[in-house]
Amino acid sequence: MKNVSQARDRLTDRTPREFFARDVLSVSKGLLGRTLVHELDEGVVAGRIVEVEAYHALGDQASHAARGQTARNSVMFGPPGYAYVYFTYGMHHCLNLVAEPSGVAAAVLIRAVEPLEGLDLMRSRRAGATDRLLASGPGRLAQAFGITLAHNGADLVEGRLWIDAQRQKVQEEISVSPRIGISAGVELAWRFYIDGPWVSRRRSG
DNA sequence: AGAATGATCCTCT
DNA sequence: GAGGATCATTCTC
Repeated sequence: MKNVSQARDRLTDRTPREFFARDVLSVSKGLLGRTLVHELDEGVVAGRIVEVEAYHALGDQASHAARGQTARNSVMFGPPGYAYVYFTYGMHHCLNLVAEPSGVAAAVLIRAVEPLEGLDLMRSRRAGATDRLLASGPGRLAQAFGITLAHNGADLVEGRLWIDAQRQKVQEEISVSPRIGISAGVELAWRFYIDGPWVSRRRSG
């Protein structure tokens, strides 16, 4: 498959761990425009990150880590550059990338990507969805990319799931808003996105 | 364009 | 037991 091998060649430049070791807001904004890549047995899926949210244990009541370490959120307390995946509402998985140094619990929720590679694979995993809704929303994205609890704690620097280091030029301005689906912590404008057809929610108006 | 609702099960109190 | 960093569908303007 020529396209797949070309995709591999082009997407093997991994974002290093130092990128994730910075403050979670910088990591969040720095992820916009980069490509999320997952090597599945069936092929490669990849997409340009267009929507993220930051979560931090300190001063952020919306974070899973706000009330201390538990079995579920323990990956958030570990070193940066690992995947924190949780299962919610009885059917959805959500992918986060751990940020900040070890001991500081913080992560970036990947909420939406623009599909770039492996479109047919995503379509088969998201039967019935239009292309615009393939990976627009954290649950949809996880389904399209085949992310499950088995990926909790996965190393983004070594494994089959990573962020390509190449950053597509972010021509659009980065939009900022409160985070979605939370009750506490609404005062923090920690959702960052490149407005367009691929985000989970367009700007109201 | 919003609001409401059911699905469905892991995690924490 | 209760609730949840959601989604798809069905309502009510």
